[in-house]
Amino acid sequence: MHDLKFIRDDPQAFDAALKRRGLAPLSTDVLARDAALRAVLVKLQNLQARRNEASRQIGQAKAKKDQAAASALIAEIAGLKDQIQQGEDEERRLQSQLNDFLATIPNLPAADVPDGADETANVEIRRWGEAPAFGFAAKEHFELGEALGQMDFAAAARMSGSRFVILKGQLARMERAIAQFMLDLHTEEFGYREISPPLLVRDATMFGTGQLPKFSNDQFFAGEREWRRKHLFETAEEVSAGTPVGVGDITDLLEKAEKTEQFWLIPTAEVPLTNLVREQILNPSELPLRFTAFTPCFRAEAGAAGKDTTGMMRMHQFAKVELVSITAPEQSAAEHERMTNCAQEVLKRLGLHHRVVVLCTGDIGFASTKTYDIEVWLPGQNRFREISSCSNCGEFQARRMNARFRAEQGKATRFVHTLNGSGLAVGRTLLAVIENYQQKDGSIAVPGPLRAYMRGLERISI
RNA sequence: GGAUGGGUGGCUGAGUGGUUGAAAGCACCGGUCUUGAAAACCGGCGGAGGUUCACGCCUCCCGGGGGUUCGAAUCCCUCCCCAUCCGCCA
Repeated sequence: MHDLKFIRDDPQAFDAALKRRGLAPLSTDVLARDAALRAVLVKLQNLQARRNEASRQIGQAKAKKDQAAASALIAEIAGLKDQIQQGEDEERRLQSQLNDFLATIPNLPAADVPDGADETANVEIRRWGEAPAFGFAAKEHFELGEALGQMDFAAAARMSGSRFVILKGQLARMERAIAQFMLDLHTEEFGYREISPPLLVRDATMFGTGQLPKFSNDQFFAGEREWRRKHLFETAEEVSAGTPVGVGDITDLLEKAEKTEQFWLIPTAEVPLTNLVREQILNPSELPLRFTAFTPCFRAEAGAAGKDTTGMMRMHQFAKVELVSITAPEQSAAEHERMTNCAQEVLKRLGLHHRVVVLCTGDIGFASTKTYDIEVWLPGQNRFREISSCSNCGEFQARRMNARFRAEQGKATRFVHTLNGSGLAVGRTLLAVIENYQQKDGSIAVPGPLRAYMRGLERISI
């Protein structure tokens, strides 16, 4: 959510930043709505002031038993009532329209983000390690996993459809080991606090981090609503065959069902972790706050038809260890670098060749001011693929969540800055380990750091 | 699923129609006192917005929305949220 004052003060800067994202200028539209709202406000407030004053005088007149004066004032106010009502309606309408409009405008890119239209303009800023050299043709992870009998897409499709996978035996264990390894690293060496959060959240929570209102199609939805609606229709059919009930009764039931509890499935633990500070006023001494969580993530992958259709690159459900930092504004840029290094350290310890890329203005996410992607080398695909994305959201999410801190006692509150990053995507890390540690015979060597989490197992084989 | 009780400023918590934006306490800021600190005492201290060169003035905010009224934190309707008890349950 944007600061209206900023747009008012410097509409050119606002439009210029939007343009870097490839968007048309919006300040004229925003400011026109703002001006219309304020015009109504001034008119309304004058009417309200007069009404309030007259009401006070009525109270005084009645106290003095001056009935004539009171009646005259009441008559005057009667004429204002309609105008005030109209003004209030108009204000509400304009205000909510303005808010809705602002809620769909993405964050502005930081000054040091490279310009560009799409991912081809992203800039590699560092690279670590080397691609492994095999004396044989490298296979892709799903070929290896299926041959081992430990990765089953067919069975997953039978029960859940496409974009699901079932891991079995040692691969299932390795997924768990990877998550454990990451959590221990981030909590014990980097000072992140482990959190076990809800996976189902409310609308307001999803709005806070920016998934709503614009990206509801990318999300999964859970609730009693659909089930209950169906159930009620069936009940209605049964009832209509037998004992009659009033049509209104069914309507009432359906209306009630519409309002039953409903939740969104989190697309990333960024949502609950960042919302830990929603509606809070933090003490500056507790900043920065650093949270990590290992959770499943759920994504509809709408609009990804045809992309990464084979293998476990792009699933409806995947595991991820997430990192979130809450900082004072002055700290966020440095924290962003630190967070990216924390994520990168996982790959270093696992000995996985990778590079860090800064996303261009056309490729950064809705809430982000600046994003680093970490891309891991996949020998089977012979290319780098994203395994982590670390973003500094500035105060964009904090405004939506109303997350503040009091910089100095007795002074006004300020919005915190929020950052999030994958530390890392567990499914893709597993995939990367499989491809990078594959052996000629189709077995998988277990990287050193993971062995402790797998009871010393050194190799995964049939 | 059933039954109650609640949602008031940074926190606790009064307040059932007329200078109540809101008592009191805590916290915080300034001052007095003190060698210093603490204690005590005195004073200050919510947010959002509009308007003004400025001092200031005005409006809105007691979970959200709507309504009654000249006037609502206070009455009515509705929605949301929280807590407790019972039932069910990993």
